[in-house]
Amino acid sequence: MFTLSEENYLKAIYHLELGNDGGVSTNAIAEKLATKASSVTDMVKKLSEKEVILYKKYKGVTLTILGKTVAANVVRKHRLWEVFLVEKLNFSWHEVHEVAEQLEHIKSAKLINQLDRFLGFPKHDPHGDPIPDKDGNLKIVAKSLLSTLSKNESGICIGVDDSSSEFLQFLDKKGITLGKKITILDKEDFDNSLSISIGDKKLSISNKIASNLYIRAHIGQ
Amino acid sequence: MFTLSEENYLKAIYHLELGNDGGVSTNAIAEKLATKASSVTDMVKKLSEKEVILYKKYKGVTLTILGKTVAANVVRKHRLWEVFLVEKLNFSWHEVHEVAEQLEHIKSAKLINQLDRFLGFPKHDPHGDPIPDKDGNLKIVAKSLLSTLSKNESGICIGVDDSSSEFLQFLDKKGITLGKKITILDKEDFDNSLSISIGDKKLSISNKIASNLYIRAHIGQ
DNA sequence: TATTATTTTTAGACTTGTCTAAAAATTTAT
DNA sequence: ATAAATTTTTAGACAAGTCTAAAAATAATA
Repeated sequence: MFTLSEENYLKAIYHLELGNDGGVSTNAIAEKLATKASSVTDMVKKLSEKEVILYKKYKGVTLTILGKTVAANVVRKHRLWEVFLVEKLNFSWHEVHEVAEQLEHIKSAKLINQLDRFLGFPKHDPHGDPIPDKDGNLKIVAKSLLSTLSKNESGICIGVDDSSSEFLQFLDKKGITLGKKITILDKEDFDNSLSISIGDKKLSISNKIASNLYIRAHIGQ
Repeated sequence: MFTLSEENYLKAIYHLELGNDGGVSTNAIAEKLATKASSVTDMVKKLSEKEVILYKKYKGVTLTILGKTVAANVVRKHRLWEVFLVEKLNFSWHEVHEVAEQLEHIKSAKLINQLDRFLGFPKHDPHGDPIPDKDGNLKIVAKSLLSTLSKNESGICIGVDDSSSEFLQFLDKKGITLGKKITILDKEDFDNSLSISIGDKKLSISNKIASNLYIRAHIGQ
Protein backbone atom coordinates (compact mmCIF):
# COMPACT_ATOMS: atom_id res chain seq x y z
CA MET A 1 0.00 0.00 0.00
CA PHE A 2 1.18 3.52 -0.71
CA THR A 3 0.89 6.71 1.27
CA LEU A 4 -0.73 9.85 -0.08
CA SER A 5 2.68 11.38 -0.56
CA GLU A 6 4.08 8.33 -2.34
CA GLU A 7 1.10 8.31 -4.68
CA ASN A 8 1.68 11.95 -5.51
CA TYR A 9 5.32 11.31 -6.34
CA LEU A 10 4.41 8.35 -8.56
CA LYS A 11 1.80 10.40 -10.36
CA ALA A 12 4.25 13.26 -10.92
CA ILE A 13 6.89 10.91 -12.31
CA TYR A 14 4.25 9.26 -14.49
CA HIS A 15 3.23 12.57 -16.04
CA LEU A 16 6.83 13.68 -16.49
CA GLU A 17 7.76 10.40 -18.18
CA LEU A 18 4.98 10.86 -20.74
CA GLY A 19 6.55 14.20 -21.67
CA ASN A 20 10.28 13.45 -21.81
CA ASP A 21 11.24 9.95 -22.68
CA GLY A 22 14.24 8.87 -20.67
CA GLY A 23 14.77 9.34 -16.97
CA VAL A 24 13.05 12.01 -14.94
CA SER A 25 15.32 14.41 -13.05
CA THR A 26 15.17 15.21 -9.36
CA ASN A 27 14.63 18.89 -10.08
CA ALA A 28 11.77 18.21 -12.48
CA ILE A 29 9.95 16.23 -9.81
CA ALA A 30 10.66 18.88 -7.20
CA GLU A 31 9.24 21.59 -9.43
CA LYS A 32 6.13 19.58 -10.32
CA LEU A 33 5.38 18.89 -6.66
CA ALA A 34 6.41 22.34 -5.43
CA THR A 35 8.91 20.83 -3.04
CA LYS A 36 12.69 20.79 -2.64
CA ALA A 37 15.18 18.62 -4.48
CA SER A 38 16.47 17.22 -1.20
CA SER A 39 12.99 16.02 -0.29
CA VAL A 40 12.73 14.35 -3.66
CA THR A 41 16.00 12.50 -3.15
CA ASP A 42 14.70 11.17 0.16
CA MET A 43 11.43 9.98 -1.27
CA VAL A 44 13.00 8.56 -4.36
CA LYS A 45 15.09 6.25 -2.18
CA LYS A 46 11.98 4.94 -0.44
CA LEU A 47 10.15 4.38 -3.71
CA SER A 48 13.18 2.62 -5.09
CA GLU A 49 13.17 0.21 -2.15
CA LYS A 50 9.51 -0.44 -2.76
CA GLU A 51 10.44 -1.34 -6.33
CA VAL A 52 8.12 1.11 -8.03
CA ILE A 53 10.94 3.12 -9.57
CA LEU A 54 14.49 2.52 -10.81
CA TYR A 55 16.94 4.97 -9.32
CA LYS A 56 20.66 5.52 -9.77
CA LYS A 57 22.23 8.39 -7.89
CA TYR A 58 22.57 11.48 -10.06
CA LYS A 59 20.90 9.65 -12.96
CA GLY A 60 17.22 10.37 -12.45
CA VAL A 61 14.40 7.86 -12.15
CA THR A 62 12.05 5.76 -14.27
CA LEU A 63 8.92 3.91 -13.21
CA THR A 64 8.92 0.11 -13.09
CA ILE A 65 5.95 -1.80 -14.49
CA LEU A 66 4.53 -1.91 -10.97
CA GLY A 67 5.11 1.80 -10.47
CA LYS A 68 3.46 2.61 -13.77
CA THR A 69 0.42 0.56 -12.77
CA VAL A 70 0.10 2.27 -9.41
CA ALA A 71 0.49 5.72 -10.95
CA ALA A 72 -1.95 5.02 -13.78
CA ASN A 73 -4.47 3.87 -11.20
CA VAL A 74 -4.22 7.15 -9.34
CA VAL A 75 -4.67 9.01 -12.63
CA ARG A 76 -7.64 6.76 -13.43
CA LYS A 77 -9.27 7.66 -10.14
CA HIS A 78 -8.53 11.34 -10.57
CA ARG A 79 -10.14 11.47 -14.00
CA LEU A 80 -13.15 9.36 -13.11
CA TRP A 81 -13.86 11.64 -10.15
CA GLU A 82 -13.54 14.64 -12.47
CA VAL A 83 -16.18 13.16 -14.73
CA PHE A 84 -18.40 12.55 -11.71
CA LEU A 85 -18.04 16.11 -10.50
CA VAL A 86 -18.89 17.61 -13.88
CA GLU A 87 -21.58 15.19 -15.01
CA LYS A 88 -23.37 14.55 -11.73
CA LEU A 89 -22.59 17.44 -9.41
CA ASN A 90 -22.59 20.32 -11.87
CA PHE A 91 -19.02 21.40 -11.39
CA SER A 92 -17.40 23.42 -14.18
CA TRP A 93 -14.29 21.92 -15.68
CA HIS A 94 -12.10 24.53 -14.07
CA GLU A 95 -13.35 23.65 -10.58
CA VAL A 96 -12.73 19.92 -10.54
CA HIS A 97 -8.97 19.59 -10.26
CA GLU A 98 -8.50 20.58 -6.64
CA VAL A 99 -11.23 18.26 -5.39
CA ALA A 100 -10.12 15.38 -7.60
CA GLU A 101 -6.62 15.77 -6.14
CA GLN A 102 -8.12 14.68 -2.83
CA LEU A 103 -10.57 12.07 -4.11
CA GLU A 104 -7.90 10.26 -6.16
CA HIS A 105 -6.38 8.92 -2.93
CA ILE A 106 -9.49 7.17 -1.61
CA LYS A 107 -8.71 3.47 -1.36
CA SER A 108 -11.45 1.08 -2.43
CA ALA A 109 -11.42 -1.09 -5.53
CA LYS A 110 -15.19 -1.52 -5.37
CA LEU A 111 -15.71 2.22 -5.13
CA ILE A 112 -13.82 3.00 -8.29
CA ASN A 113 -15.25 0.10 -10.27
CA GLN A 114 -18.79 1.02 -9.34
CA LEU A 115 -18.13 4.69 -10.01
CA ASP A 116 -16.84 3.75 -13.46
CA ARG A 117 -20.03 1.78 -14.15
CA PHE A 118 -22.23 4.54 -12.69
CA LEU A 119 -20.65 7.02 -15.10
CA GLY A 120 -21.11 4.71 -18.09
CA PHE A 121 -17.45 3.73 -18.46
CA PRO A 122 -16.25 7.11 -19.74
CA LYS A 123 -13.10 7.17 -21.86
CA HIS A 124 -12.12 10.80 -21.29
CA ASP A 125 -12.15 13.29 -18.45
CA PRO A 126 -13.74 16.75 -18.78
CA HIS A 127 -10.52 18.17 -20.24
CA GLY A 128 -10.34 15.50 -22.93
CA ASP A 129 -7.58 13.48 -21.28
CA PRO A 130 -7.90 9.70 -21.60
CA ILE A 131 -8.90 7.61 -18.58
CA PRO A 132 -6.61 4.61 -18.04
CA ASP A 133 -8.40 1.25 -17.80
CA LYS A 134 -8.18 -1.05 -14.76
CA ASP A 135 -4.81 -2.37 -15.88
CA GLY A 136 -3.39 1.10 -16.34
CA ASN A 137 -3.46 1.09 -20.13
CA LEU A 138 -4.59 4.20 -21.85
CA LYS A 139 -5.61 4.75 -25.40
CA ILE A 140 -3.66 7.56 -26.95
CA VAL A 141 -5.70 9.30 -29.60
CA ALA A 142 -3.87 11.00 -32.44
CA LYS A 143 -4.31 14.68 -31.82
CA SER A 144 -2.97 17.94 -33.21
CA LEU A 145 -2.78 21.41 -31.81
CA LEU A 146 -5.29 23.73 -33.41
CA SER A 147 -2.41 26.02 -34.25
CA THR A 148 -0.94 23.42 -36.62
CA LEU A 149 -4.02 23.21 -38.87
CA SER A 150 -4.12 25.06 -42.20
CA LYS A 151 -6.79 27.26 -43.69
CA ASN A 152 -10.04 25.42 -44.41
CA GLU A 153 -9.03 22.39 -42.37
CA SER A 154 -11.33 21.37 -39.57
CA GLY A 155 -11.50 18.99 -36.63
CA ILE A 156 -13.19 18.14 -33.36
CA CYS A 157 -12.04 19.85 -30.21
CA ILE A 158 -10.91 16.97 -27.94
CA GLY A 159 -8.79 18.48 -25.20
CA VAL A 160 -6.61 21.19 -23.76
CA ASP A 161 -2.90 21.34 -23.13
CA ASP A 162 -2.89 24.06 -20.48
CA SER A 163 -5.69 23.16 -18.07
CA SER A 164 -5.27 26.11 -15.75
CA SER A 165 -8.41 27.52 -14.27
CA GLU A 166 -7.95 30.82 -16.12
CA PHE A 167 -7.64 29.21 -19.53
CA LEU A 168 -10.65 26.95 -18.95
CA GLN A 169 -12.79 29.87 -17.84
CA PHE A 170 -11.68 31.78 -20.92
CA LEU A 171 -12.84 28.89 -23.12
CA ASP A 172 -16.17 28.78 -21.29
CA LYS A 173 -16.65 32.47 -21.99
CA LYS A 174 -15.93 32.00 -25.69
CA GLY A 175 -18.19 28.97 -25.93
CA ILE A 176 -15.37 26.59 -26.81
CA THR A 177 -16.17 23.14 -25.39
CA LEU A 178 -15.09 19.56 -26.08
CA GLY A 179 -16.78 17.78 -28.95
CA LYS A 180 -17.43 20.90 -31.01
CA LYS A 181 -16.29 21.11 -34.61
CA ILE A 182 -13.81 23.86 -35.38
CA THR A 183 -12.92 25.06 -38.88
CA ILE A 184 -10.05 27.37 -39.72
CA LEU A 185 -11.53 30.20 -41.78
CA ASP A 186 -8.38 32.23 -42.03
CA LYS A 187 -4.87 32.47 -40.66
CA GLU A 188 -3.12 35.78 -40.09
CA ASP A 189 0.55 35.59 -41.13
CA PHE A 190 1.52 38.55 -39.00
CA ASP A 191 0.72 37.16 -35.53
CA ASN A 192 -0.56 33.68 -36.39
CA SER A 193 -3.98 34.53 -35.00
CA LEU A 194 -6.88 32.51 -36.39
CA SER A 195 -10.38 33.13 -37.62
CA ILE A 196 -12.40 30.05 -36.79
CA SER A 197 -15.96 28.87 -36.91
CA ILE A 198 -17.23 26.87 -33.99
CA GLY A 199 -20.85 25.76 -33.84
CA ASP A 200 -22.67 28.57 -35.56
CA LYS A 201 -20.34 31.26 -34.29
CA LYS A 202 -17.25 32.90 -35.72
CA LEU A 203 -14.35 33.79 -33.46
CA SER A 204 -10.91 35.30 -33.70
CA ILE A 205 -8.39 33.66 -31.40
CA SER A 206 -4.71 34.27 -30.74
CA ASN A 207 -1.95 31.80 -31.48
CA LYS A 208 -1.45 31.30 -27.78
CA ILE A 209 -5.00 29.98 -27.46
CA ALA A 210 -4.67 27.85 -30.58
CA SER A 211 -1.50 26.29 -29.18
CA ASN A 212 -3.39 25.01 -26.18
CA LEU A 213 -6.32 23.34 -27.92
CA TYR A 214 -6.15 19.78 -29.17
CA ILE A 215 -8.04 18.76 -32.29
CA ARG A 216 -8.85 15.33 -33.69
CA ALA A 217 -8.58 15.43 -37.47
CA HIS A 218 -11.93 15.44 -39.18
CA ILE A 219 -12.28 14.33 -42.76
CA GLY A 220 -14.85 15.96 -45.00
CA GLN A 221 -17.13 18.82 -44.11
CA MET B 1 -8.51 24.06 9.00
CA PHE B 2 -8.21 20.71 10.70
CA THR B 3 -6.03 17.72 9.95
CA LEU B 4 -7.44 14.27 9.30
CA SER B 5 -6.37 13.20 12.77
CA GLU B 6 -7.92 16.23 14.45
CA GLU B 7 -11.17 15.60 12.64
CA ASN B 8 -11.20 12.00 13.84
CA TYR B 9 -10.68 13.08 17.42
CA LEU B 10 -13.47 15.64 17.20
CA LYS B 11 -15.81 13.10 15.69
CA ALA B 12 -15.00 10.57 18.42
CA ILE B 13 -15.61 13.12 21.16
CA TYR B 14 -18.84 14.17 19.45
CA HIS B 15 -20.18 10.61 19.44
CA LEU B 16 -19.06 9.99 23.01
CA GLU B 17 -20.73 13.20 24.21
CA LEU B 18 -24.06 12.10 22.72
CA GLY B 19 -23.84 8.95 24.84
CA ASN B 20 -22.68 10.19 28.22
CA ASP B 21 -23.61 13.71 29.12
CA GLY B 22 -20.80 15.38 30.99
CA GLY B 23 -17.13 15.38 30.06
CA VAL B 24 -15.55 12.69 27.94
CA SER B 25 -12.62 10.83 29.51
CA THR B 26 -9.18 10.36 28.00
CA ASN B 27 -9.51 6.60 28.15
CA ALA B 28 -12.89 6.62 26.42
CA ILE B 29 -11.41 8.57 23.50
CA ALA B 30 -8.38 6.30 23.38
CA GLU B 31 -10.57 3.21 23.21
CA LYS B 32 -12.83 4.67 20.53
CA LEU B 33 -9.87 5.58 18.34
CA ALA B 34 -7.87 2.46 19.12
CA THR B 35 -4.96 4.53 20.32
CA LYS B 36 -3.16 5.13 23.61
CA ALA B 37 -4.22 7.45 26.41
CA SER B 38 -0.92 9.33 26.17
CA SER B 39 -1.58 10.11 22.52
CA VAL B 40 -5.01 11.40 23.44
CA THR B 41 -3.55 13.74 26.06
CA ASP B 42 -1.20 15.19 23.45
CA MET B 43 -3.93 15.75 20.90
CA VAL B 44 -6.37 17.09 23.43
CA LYS B 45 -3.91 19.86 24.25
CA LYS B 46 -3.69 20.85 20.62
CA LEU B 47 -7.45 20.84 20.18
CA SER B 48 -7.82 22.89 23.32
CA GLU B 49 -5.45 25.54 21.93
CA LYS B 50 -7.50 25.60 18.75
CA GLU B 51 -10.55 26.27 20.92
CA VAL B 52 -12.64 23.38 19.69
CA ILE B 53 -12.69 21.65 23.07
CA LEU B 54 -12.57 22.63 26.73
CA TYR B 55 -9.94 20.72 28.63
CA LYS B 56 -8.85 20.67 32.25
CA LYS B 57 -6.12 18.24 33.24
CA TYR B 58 -7.56 15.03 34.69
CA LYS B 59 -11.09 16.34 34.12
CA GLY B 60 -11.91 15.13 30.63
CA VAL B 61 -13.08 17.24 27.69
CA THR B 62 -16.20 18.77 26.17
CA LEU B 63 -16.68 20.24 22.72
CA THR B 64 -17.09 23.99 22.29
CA ILE B 65 -19.76 25.31 19.95
CA LEU B 66 -17.11 25.55 17.26
CA GLY B 67 -15.91 22.03 17.96
CA LYS B 68 -19.44 20.67 17.80
CA THR B 69 -19.95 22.35 14.43
CA VAL B 70 -16.75 20.95 13.00
CA ALA B 71 -17.52 17.46 14.27
CA ALA B 72 -21.12 17.52 13.07
CA ASN B 73 -19.88 18.52 9.65
CA VAL B 74 -17.61 15.52 9.47
CA VAL B 75 -20.52 13.30 10.52
CA ARG B 76 -22.69 15.00 7.90
CA LYS B 77 -20.17 14.21 5.21
CA HIS B 78 -19.74 10.64 6.41
CA ARG B 79 -23.45 9.94 6.29
CA LEU B 80 -24.08 11.67 2.97
CA TRP B 81 -21.33 9.60 1.40
CA GLU B 82 -22.87 6.47 2.87
CA VAL B 83 -26.15 7.32 1.20
CA PHE B 84 -24.32 7.89 -2.08
CA LEU B 85 -22.54 4.56 -1.86
CA VAL B 86 -25.73 2.62 -1.17
CA GLU B 87 -28.13 4.49 -3.43
CA LYS B 88 -25.92 5.18 -6.41
CA LEU B 89 -23.07 2.68 -6.33
CA ASN B 90 -24.91 -0.39 -5.08
CA PHE B 91 -22.95 -0.89 -1.91
CA SER B 92 -24.58 -2.92 0.86
CA TRP B 93 -25.03 -1.12 4.13
CA HIS B 94 -22.32 -3.19 5.78
CA GLU B 95 -19.72 -2.17 3.17
CA VAL B 96 -20.02 1.58 3.39
CA HIS B 97 -18.40 2.50 6.68
CA GLU B 98 -14.76 1.94 5.78
CA VAL B 99 -14.99 3.96 2.57
CA ALA B 100 -17.02 6.73 4.19
CA GLU B 101 -14.31 7.00 6.85
CA GLN B 102 -12.03 8.18 4.08
CA LEU B 103 -14.49 10.27 2.09
CA GLU B 104 -15.61 12.22 5.16
CA HIS B 105 -12.29 14.09 5.15
CA ILE B 106 -12.51 15.50 1.62
CA LYS B 107 -12.52 19.27 1.86
CA SER B 108 -14.89 21.12 -0.46
CA ALA B 109 -18.04 22.94 0.56
CA LYS B 110 -19.36 22.84 -2.98
CA LEU B 111 -18.80 19.11 -3.19
CA ILE B 112 -20.86 18.31 -0.15
CA ASN B 113 -23.64 20.76 -0.96
CA GLN B 114 -23.97 19.41 -4.47
CA LEU B 115 -23.81 15.84 -3.25
CA ASP B 116 -26.60 16.63 -0.80
CA ARG B 117 -28.73 18.02 -3.63
CA PHE B 118 -27.83 15.14 -5.96
CA LEU B 119 -29.06 12.67 -3.33
CA GLY B 120 -32.31 14.58 -2.80
CA PHE B 121 -31.42 16.05 0.59
CA PRO B 122 -31.64 12.78 2.53
CA LYS B 123 -32.39 12.97 6.23
CA HIS B 124 -30.97 9.59 7.27
CA ASP B 125 -28.03 7.41 6.36
CA PRO B 126 -28.42 3.74 5.37
CA HIS B 127 -28.34 2.67 9.03
CA GLY B 128 -31.11 5.06 9.97
CA ASP B 129 -28.87 7.62 11.66
CA PRO B 130 -29.84 11.26 11.12
CA ILE B 131 -27.75 13.47 8.82
CA PRO B 132 -26.84 16.82 10.43
CA ASP B 133 -27.77 19.89 8.38
CA LYS B 134 -25.26 22.50 7.15
CA ASP B 135 -25.20 24.17 10.55
CA GLY B 136 -24.59 20.91 12.36
CA ASN B 137 -28.07 20.53 13.81
CA LEU B 138 -29.63 17.14 13.75
CA LYS B 139 -33.18 16.13 14.26
CA ILE B 140 -33.47 13.49 16.95
CA VAL B 141 -36.42 11.22 16.28
CA ALA B 142 -38.07 9.51 19.22
CA LYS B 143 -37.11 5.88 18.92
CA SER B 144 -37.40 2.73 21.01
CA LEU B 145 -35.53 -0.52 20.97
CA LEU B 146 -37.59 -3.34 19.51
CA SER B 147 -36.93 -5.28 22.71
CA THR B 148 -38.96 -2.74 24.72
CA LEU B 149 -42.19 -3.20 22.77
CA SER B 150 -44.98 -5.38 24.17
CA LYS B 151 -47.01 -8.10 22.51
CA ASN B 152 -49.18 -6.83 19.63
CA GLU B 153 -47.39 -3.49 19.48
CA SER B 154 -45.83 -2.55 16.17
CA GLY B 155 -43.57 0.08 14.64
CA ILE B 156 -41.35 0.99 11.74
CA CYS B 157 -37.75 -0.20 11.71
CA ILE B 158 -35.70 3.02 11.57
CA GLY B 159 -32.19 2.13 12.57
CA VAL B 160 -29.63 -0.07 14.28
CA ASP B 161 -27.63 0.40 17.44
CA ASP B 162 -24.79 -2.00 16.66
CA SER B 163 -23.77 -1.30 13.07
CA SER B 164 -21.04 -3.90 12.83
CA SER B 165 -20.66 -5.60 9.50
CA GLU B 166 -21.70 -8.98 10.97
CA PHE B 167 -24.94 -7.67 12.43
CA LEU B 168 -25.88 -5.85 9.24
CA GLN B 169 -25.23 -8.90 7.13
CA PHE B 170 -27.35 -10.94 9.53
CA LEU B 171 -30.23 -8.50 9.06
CA ASP B 172 -29.83 -8.69 5.29
CA LYS B 173 -30.11 -12.46 5.47
CA LYS B 174 -33.29 -12.27 7.54
CA GLY B 175 -34.82 -9.63 5.28
CA ILE B 176 -34.92 -6.98 7.98
CA THR B 177 -34.44 -3.55 6.36
CA LEU B 178 -35.16 0.05 7.25
CA GLY B 179 -38.71 1.26 6.69
CA LYS B 180 -40.36 -2.09 7.22
CA LYS B 181 -43.20 -2.50 9.69
CA ILE B 182 -42.56 -4.93 12.51
CA THR B 183 -45.26 -6.33 14.81
CA ILE B 184 -44.59 -8.28 17.97
CA LEU B 185 -46.62 -11.49 17.72
CA ASP B 186 -45.36 -13.07 20.88
CA LYS B 187 -42.75 -12.64 23.58
CA GLU B 188 -41.09 -15.59 25.29
CA ASP B 189 -40.68 -14.97 29.01
CA PHE B 190 -37.92 -17.52 29.38
CA ASP B 191 -35.24 -15.93 27.14
CA ASN B 192 -37.04 -12.78 25.96
CA SER B 193 -36.92 -13.96 22.38
CA LEU B 194 -39.59 -12.55 20.08
CA SER B 195 -41.94 -13.77 17.42
CA ILE B 196 -42.40 -10.96 14.94
CA SER B 197 -44.03 -10.35 11.63
CA ILE B 198 -42.11 -8.25 9.13
CA GLY B 199 -43.55 -7.70 5.66
CA ASP B 200 -45.38 -10.90 4.93
CA LYS B 201 -42.92 -13.08 6.85
CA LYS B 202 -42.84 -14.38 10.39
CA LEU B 203 -39.55 -14.59 12.22
CA SER B 204 -38.25 -15.59 15.60
CA ILE B 205 -35.43 -13.36 16.85
CA SER B 206 -33.34 -13.36 20.01
CA ASN B 207 -33.36 -10.62 22.60
CA LYS B 208 -29.86 -9.66 21.55
CA ILE B 209 -31.09 -8.84 18.05
CA ALA B 210 -34.14 -7.03 19.37
CA SER B 211 -31.91 -4.89 21.57
CA ASN B 212 -30.06 -3.61 18.54
CA LEU B 213 -33.00 -2.56 16.39
CA TYR B 214 -34.62 0.85 16.70
CA ILE B 215 -38.33 1.27 16.10
CA ARG B 216 -40.44 4.36 15.55
CA ALA B 217 -43.76 3.91 17.32
CA HIS B 218 -46.59 3.24 14.94
CA ILE B 219 -50.16 3.92 15.94
CA GLY B 220 -53.02 1.81 14.61
CA GLN B 221 -52.89 -1.45 12.74
C1' DT C 1 -8.14 7.70 56.53
C1' DA C 2 -4.56 5.09 54.79
C1' DT C 3 -3.76 2.09 51.12
C1' DT C 4 -4.50 0.18 46.80
C1' DA C 5 -6.12 0.47 42.11
C1' DT C 6 -7.11 3.14 38.22
C1' DT C 7 -6.71 6.98 35.29
C1' DT C 8 -4.13 10.54 33.39
C1' DT C 9 -0.08 12.98 32.37
C1' DT C 10 4.86 13.55 31.49
C1' DA C 11 9.26 12.43 29.48
C1' DG C 12 11.72 10.69 25.97
C1' DA C 13 11.86 8.17 21.64
C1' DC C 14 10.42 6.87 16.91
C1' DT C 15 8.48 7.48 11.94
C1' DT C 16 7.10 10.17 7.99
C1' DG C 17 7.80 13.81 5.28
C1' DT C 18 9.67 18.00 5.00
C1' DC C 19 13.33 21.80 5.24
C1' DT C 20 18.14 24.48 5.08
C1' DA C 21 22.87 24.58 4.38
C1' DA C 22 26.82 22.50 2.81
C1' DA C 23 29.30 18.91 0.17
C1' DA C 24 29.77 16.09 -3.92
C1' DA C 25 28.92 14.95 -8.62
C1' DT C 26 27.79 16.27 -13.15
C1' DT C 27 27.33 19.39 -16.92
C1' DT C 28 28.49 23.58 -19.40
C1' DA C 29 31.49 26.97 -20.99
C1' DT C 30 35.73 29.14 -21.73
C1' DA D 1 40.77 20.32 -20.20
C1' DT D 2 40.22 23.18 -16.58
C1' DA D 3 37.10 26.41 -14.33
C1' DA D 4 32.46 27.80 -13.47
C1' DA D 5 27.69 26.80 -13.07
C1' DT D 6 24.23 23.67 -12.16
C1' DT D 7 22.22 19.62 -10.26
C1' DT D 8 21.98 16.26 -6.85
C1' DT D 9 22.98 14.29 -2.54
C1' DT D 10 24.16 14.30 2.39
C1' DA D 11 23.83 15.83 7.10
C1' DG D 12 21.29 17.58 10.56
C1' DA D 13 16.98 19.67 12.12
C1' DC D 14 11.98 20.17 12.68
C1' DA D 15 6.69 19.28 13.12
C1' DA D 16 2.94 15.97 13.47
C1' DG D 17 1.38 12.06 15.41
C1' DT D 18 2.27 8.13 17.67
C1' DC D 19 4.42 4.92 21.20
C1' DT D 20 6.46 2.94 25.92
C1' DA D 21 7.59 3.43 30.53
C1' DA D 22 7.42 5.93 34.55
C1' DA D 23 5.46 9.55 37.52
C1' DA D 24 1.53 12.07 39.29
C1' DA D 25 -3.23 12.68 40.28
C1' DT D 26 -7.65 10.86 41.24
C1' DA D 27 -10.90 7.31 42.70
C1' DA D 28 -12.04 3.17 45.20
C1' DT D 29 -11.64 0.20 49.14
C1' DA D 30 -10.69 -1.68 53.48
